[in-house]
Amino acid sequence: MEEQIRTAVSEALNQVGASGVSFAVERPASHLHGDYATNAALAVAKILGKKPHEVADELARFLIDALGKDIASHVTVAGPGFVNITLARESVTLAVAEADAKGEEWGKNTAESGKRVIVEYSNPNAFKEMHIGHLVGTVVGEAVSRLVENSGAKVARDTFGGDIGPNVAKALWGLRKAGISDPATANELGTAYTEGSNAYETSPEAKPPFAKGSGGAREEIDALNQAIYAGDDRELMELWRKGREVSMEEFRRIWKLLGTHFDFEFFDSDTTETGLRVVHDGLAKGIFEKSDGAVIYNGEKKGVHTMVFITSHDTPTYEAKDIGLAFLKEERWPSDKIIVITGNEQTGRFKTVLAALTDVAPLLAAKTMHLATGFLKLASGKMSSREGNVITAADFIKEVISQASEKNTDPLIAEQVAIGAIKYMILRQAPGSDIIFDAEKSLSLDGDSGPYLQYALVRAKSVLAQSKVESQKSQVGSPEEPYLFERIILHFPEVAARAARELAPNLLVTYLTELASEWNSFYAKERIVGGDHEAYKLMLARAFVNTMTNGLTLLGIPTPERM
RNA sequence: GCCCCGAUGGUGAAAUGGAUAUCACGGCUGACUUCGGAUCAGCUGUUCCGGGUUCGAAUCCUGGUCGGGGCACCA
Repeated sequence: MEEQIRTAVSEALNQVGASGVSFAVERPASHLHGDYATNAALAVAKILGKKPHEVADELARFLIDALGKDIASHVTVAGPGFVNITLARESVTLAVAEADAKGEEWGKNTAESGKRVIVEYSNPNAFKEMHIGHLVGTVVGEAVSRLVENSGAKVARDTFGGDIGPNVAKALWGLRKAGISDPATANELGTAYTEGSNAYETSPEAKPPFAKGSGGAREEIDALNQAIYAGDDRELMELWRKGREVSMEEFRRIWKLLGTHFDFEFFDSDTTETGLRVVHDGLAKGIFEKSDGAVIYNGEKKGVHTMVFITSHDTPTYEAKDIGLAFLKEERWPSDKIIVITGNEQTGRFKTVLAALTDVAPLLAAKTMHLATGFLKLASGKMSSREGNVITAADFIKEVISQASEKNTDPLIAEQVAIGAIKYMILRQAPGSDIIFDAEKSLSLDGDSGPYLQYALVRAKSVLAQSKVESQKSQVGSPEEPYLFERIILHFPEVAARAARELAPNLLVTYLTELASEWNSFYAKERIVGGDHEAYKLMLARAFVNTMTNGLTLLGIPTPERM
């Protein structure tokens, strides 16, 4: 529909002698202004040297002819020179009928058809627990992946976790200290990591002037770190391998709970070799520099931070591993676009890596884009973070499920509602800004929330089930004026396409919330089964169910059958 | 010190340079108890401050103020 109007406006612009000017076709701020609006007259008025209103009047006349009475019931000029288009009853009916008929296909578009896109997100580190920060990335990553798929692209999901480096050495040190050779739970690993980390902090500096004999935990851990890179100590490597698998099992459990999965699970250890090689090559070409024995990328000239890529001990930092990862991805799954989703605290670091990658492999860098997510902060309440105590993703989800259980005795539905509540709170706002998860309000499952959308859907489904029992189907035809929510439904494909294009799931969330609200308003005022225009209203209910189901599914929010 | 990001009702957020700045929570008032009340209707505003660009600025530029994050051998 939008496409049709865009074409018509474009032709109208040709008629007034201003072809090829960019303009917008959008949903007006208020539905009272119509179903579509264009600022084309404002955009070209200056070029033509005319007043916006004059141009708008001309455009409006052309549009009325081009679209015809069947599509646009009226075209008006308003405000500073907007051309507003109100769709005809038949046109709205046609669009809603399409929403009904297309089922699962309703809302798909072809903007990225034939493209291959690889999306990286979640990125938890082995030997550590997944915390609520990873939760945000995981939820956003899955939604973005689905949106891009909805635009016709073939998507691969990958996650990149640290399984090597000082943090791992700390965990292994802790395990050995506790005498654990066969770790079985993620909790054991977490405790071991905390032990190791504390021991590292409190132990004396590596080379204190008065150190005699006992090197302390710090030296032991540093030695372990080197040993893992070397990989010669068979017993150590066995413990490392086992620990990593325990971590991954736990991650997979949480990913499944959140409705996501990965086609590729990459590890630091997979990328060190390539990372080292590429950076060394780059050093020879003058892309990287030596400084105090380390290999650095000097970001000054590009206005990014200078960072170390290879330490003076010749071990790669995260930055070098990221370079290696870029090559690894390309080798394993060649793509047209690479999307990397991380917390916004990594934005600066990512800029340096991308700048370096641009010098090393320009084509690879050119198709890479970074999406930053915000922090998830918990508002006051029993789940607020205590001093130095990070909340794990698993505990958080468990707590929300337990609260959802108060209203839902069925554990499966409690889980669907809880996951919906969490995802909604994360996705409702633009990625990048911090998220306040208020334990009190959000979990009350009320108002502006995932469960509100789920509930609207459940009630609509219930109406349809009811209609099968006692439908009279005596009333035919449709009311003269379309209901407001009908006019919202027809914008669904455009919203989904834009959300994918801008990597902004929040646009879809806002849209669905508005749709649910209008549906509830309709539901409260109008009788469907046994009311006027019953057959038409049932068709509307099916169109609503399809739109809400497909919309929630695109966000990765579960759609319960009952609540 | 340098760099990046942000600032919108009491609270949390929306808004491609466009129209009377949208939505929810909380609070207050009311409806209805049905095709599922996890519902609906109504009320509740100096877009941080100053200057600029523009027919038009929450949005762009500029100077402040406040907050968050990042700044080489950690990830």
